[in-house]
Amino acid sequence: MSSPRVTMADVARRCGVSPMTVSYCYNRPDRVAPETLRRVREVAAELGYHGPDPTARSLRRRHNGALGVVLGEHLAYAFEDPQARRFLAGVAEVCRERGVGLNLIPTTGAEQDGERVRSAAVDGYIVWTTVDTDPVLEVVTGLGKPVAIHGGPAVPGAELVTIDNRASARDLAARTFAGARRPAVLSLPFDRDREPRLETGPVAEAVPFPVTRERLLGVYDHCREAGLDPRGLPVAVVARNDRYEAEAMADALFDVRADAVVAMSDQLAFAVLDAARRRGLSVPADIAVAGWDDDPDAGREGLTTIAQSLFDQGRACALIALGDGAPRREPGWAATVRASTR
Amino acid sequence: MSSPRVTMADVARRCGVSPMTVSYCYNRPDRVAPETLRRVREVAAELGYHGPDPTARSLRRRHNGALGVVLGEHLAYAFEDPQARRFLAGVAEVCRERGVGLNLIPTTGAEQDGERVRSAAVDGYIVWTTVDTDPVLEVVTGLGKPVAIHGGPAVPGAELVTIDNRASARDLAARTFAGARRPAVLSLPFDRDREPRLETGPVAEAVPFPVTRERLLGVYDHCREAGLDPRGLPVAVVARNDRYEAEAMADALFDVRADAVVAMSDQLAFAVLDAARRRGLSVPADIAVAGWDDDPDAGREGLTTIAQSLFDQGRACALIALGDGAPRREPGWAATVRASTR
DNA sequence: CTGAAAGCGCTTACAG
DNA sequence: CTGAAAGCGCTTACAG
Repeated sequence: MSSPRVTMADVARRCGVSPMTVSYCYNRPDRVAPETLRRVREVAAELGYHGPDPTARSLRRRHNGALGVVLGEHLAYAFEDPQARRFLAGVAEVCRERGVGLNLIPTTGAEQDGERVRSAAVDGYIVWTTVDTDPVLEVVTGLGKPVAIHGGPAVPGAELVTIDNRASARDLAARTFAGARRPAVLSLPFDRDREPRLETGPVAEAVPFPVTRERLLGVYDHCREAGLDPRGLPVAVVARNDRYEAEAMADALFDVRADAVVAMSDQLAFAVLDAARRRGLSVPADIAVAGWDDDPDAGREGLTTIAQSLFDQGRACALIALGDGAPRREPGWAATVRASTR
Repeated sequence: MSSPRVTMADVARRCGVSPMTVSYCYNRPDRVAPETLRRVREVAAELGYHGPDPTARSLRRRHNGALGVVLGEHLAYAFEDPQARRFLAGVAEVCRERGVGLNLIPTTGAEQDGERVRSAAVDGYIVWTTVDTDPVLEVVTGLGKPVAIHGGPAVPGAELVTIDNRASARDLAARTFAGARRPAVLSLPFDRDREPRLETGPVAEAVPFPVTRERLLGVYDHCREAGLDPRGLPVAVVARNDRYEAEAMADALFDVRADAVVAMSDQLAFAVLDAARRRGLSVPADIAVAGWDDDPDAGREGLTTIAQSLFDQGRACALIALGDGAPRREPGWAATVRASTR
């Protein structure tokens, strides 16, 4: 299977030309005499030379033609999450357009995360889903390569791509809590521990996942404006953004008699709808619910939700990580109002 | 953001040691005097040196510490498909264990596919979902690097990882078609065109996607044994392995009065169940149906299915692509019989 | 249209 | 415990 490596020099020697002429045959075929080109290609095929070694080329050219996506979770999780998939699809589209590779770098808070990030042969990084204190952030921003961070946190040396989660949460809470007596939140994980639990008015500022934190802050903003004390707000926290896994925490909210739930994603909102269905409750009369992302299923389920394009945000992150210096503006969001809120 | 690059030589000079001593500090810290190690680290931090350049290291060591996954479809599709996700999760697990990177290389039959595969800085390849005639197969097997192909085709220079799709299809058809008067197949795509259509007894040997072909052959095997003429068998072909997109083709089978459907994946089987539900038909009395993969939802839906572990197959492919020479045996499958067949 | 030369940044087996 | 030297395979601006 692995034959002795054939190099450009071998081809050159056999052709009686210099290595650089062979190099030109691959990189600037237009600058080479047609006959030379033909001979070189012929000899290359004969010798089993498959073109310039990508690593040597990268070293010489000082760029890798690849982009690294740092995933703040197990790869399997990233693939399970519908929004992560949309985001990654957007990244991949840009990679295709620009002919660059896509390197996945899952991290889990382990010791070697930094080393794995550092030693990836990439020209720029995208960071998806991380916590404020992630040591990987310092590593990735210290490499002298462009970095895009999705969702947060904002750190020096990286460009942030995110909607205004706080403002969208405030908007959504206003719609969802209208006419409710017992509002509640079904929250994405607070931190990497991913411990499912039911809290009451947790301190939002202390939540390490930026997206979760901002959305919680936005909900609290609304509460204060509406004269509700956030300190009494039931907040159920799930371990994962998964419709079925979230059922237990949705149940927990029904157990405390919630009649309006801001869920931090459509998946979590679906879990609330599922739980309501099982209990024979009607939506939104008995329970109002809303989510984020306007998932394809949200239409089918009649779910009110904050629409945003994770795909476009993936594209934006990829362009940043590729060093595209175009001026950018904050991604937009809009409430899509359906039948799940009053 | 991008400071002038600091090299190992810079650190060495500033420390008054040779570059190789600095190299040893990163690669064999145990062989360096503690005081030297401390100084080198101090100076490195001071200068903003972040450790050996990965590309230069790869060139010198002659391996990349990364593995390429060639996807025979758009990246977004790969992420949408539950089985692709399981497979990739298995690949990723091995990558984590071995500390190697994971390179995604989507291909779509375009001209530049070969070049993109060839120029990936990886030590081995995994090929997921391709057709017999894919030119990428020749490229990837000619590189002198280990190659694992999932599903098929079997080609020289690559190791094949797949269940015996034909045998499993024969088994499943026997279970599903028992007692039926109008058996039918809901098929995965035949080729990259991914044209949805309804055929009657198509020539199985001519189907370019190996998995589809083998499963169709297996169904035909059963038909012949049961005295059914495969040439009369309705075979609806979907464009994508997607539950909702497949509804139209599921409907097409109901329109030709099918009362037993071998669906080539659980997703497609779910589409049949959905269609039956919409028509108020009962399963399996009015329509028997079965699929492949034993998706987590298959239990919920009471679906008879061929169970196989795509996760383990992902692991196996990764080990092959990493050059692990352990002897391998064909992955196993087993029919999980539930209420959807008679 | 083609070549001589320098160098991308590192690692390794060996000697001391 | 540390260093001199060779070399991984290629590309580039320049000269001819």
